[in-house]
Amino acid sequence: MMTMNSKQPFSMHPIIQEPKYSSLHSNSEAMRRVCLPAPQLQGNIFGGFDENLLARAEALAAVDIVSHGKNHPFKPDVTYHTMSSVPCTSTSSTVPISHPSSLTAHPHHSVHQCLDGDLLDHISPSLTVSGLGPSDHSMMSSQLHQHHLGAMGHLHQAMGMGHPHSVSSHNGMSSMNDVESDPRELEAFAERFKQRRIKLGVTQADVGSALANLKIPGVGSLSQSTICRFESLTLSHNNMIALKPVLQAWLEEAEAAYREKNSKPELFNGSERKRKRTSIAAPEKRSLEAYFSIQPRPSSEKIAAIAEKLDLKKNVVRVWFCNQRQKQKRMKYSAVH
DNA sequence: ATGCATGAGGA
DNA sequence: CCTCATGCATA
Repeated sequence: MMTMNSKQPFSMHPIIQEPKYSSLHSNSEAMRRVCLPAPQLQGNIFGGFDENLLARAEALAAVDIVSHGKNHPFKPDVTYHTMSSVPCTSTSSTVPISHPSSLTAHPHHSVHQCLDGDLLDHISPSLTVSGLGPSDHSMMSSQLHQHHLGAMGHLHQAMGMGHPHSVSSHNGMSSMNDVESDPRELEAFAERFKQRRIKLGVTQADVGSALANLKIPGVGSLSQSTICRFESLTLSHNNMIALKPVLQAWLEEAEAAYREKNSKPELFNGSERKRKRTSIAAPEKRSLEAYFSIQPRPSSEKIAAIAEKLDLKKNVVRVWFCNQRQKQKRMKYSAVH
């Protein structure tokens, strides 16, 4: 044992990601892409444009700061995670940016503070552009088939699952399954779920831990956070679909048990690890947002530069961008309405 | 309810 | 390094 603290949950069905419909059907994947900022210019000619954008981003953030006249107290983070863990303690002091492997990198760099220049320098487009193509370009096509553990996918795992497109001729068992993923239906279910859960007098955390009692292969407990997000639809479409059957199963059992006034109190361990959460100050957050609006996926170098400029750890900045991208993809607002 | 973080899995 | 599903800590 040792790292058993957090169980290893499951994932969801691979089948739910069908490339068939790409826009009409609230295929969130496709939708998101449309929301991404326009692929900016084609390159050199407008190189200055980038510069302006970034400058504006900073200006925006800066203006805010000055106007308030005192929003730059001290180091915002510093409180990084505790000790025991260890992994990313590359910290700071000297040896800041450690360009991973691309030493060829920048021609004229000085990642120190001329971040303005540096940033723009790398922000070159290189996006395929292709004008107004269909919404799903190439940028993230690869992730369409990411997970495939399908632990809880016992519902469908029987099928040979050769490839997504092998269905069409004579499947005979797919239509009856649950692939009823209308965002509408999900929304309704989430709502119902919440109501009934409350009626049962069960908290989100209770539901989470109770899931383990269902003994569904591959399904363990979930956190209050996840249950909450499910109810508020702040999960990705796929995630929602994966969780629905499980929560539905729980709800049914819970109500059945409720009727027979039986209770199944089952708790599980309580961990005691302390993890410190970095708190990014408002001014810094504003800057990050400004950068994000211009370039949601900054290169490692840019991240380093931004990090230094805002006096945040590089990893913090990187994670912030990841989380920001993820938020952008959450169901509630990216799905068609 | 949400912000920042971790880890698995995939290029 | 990224995306994604999740979770701890916290506002």
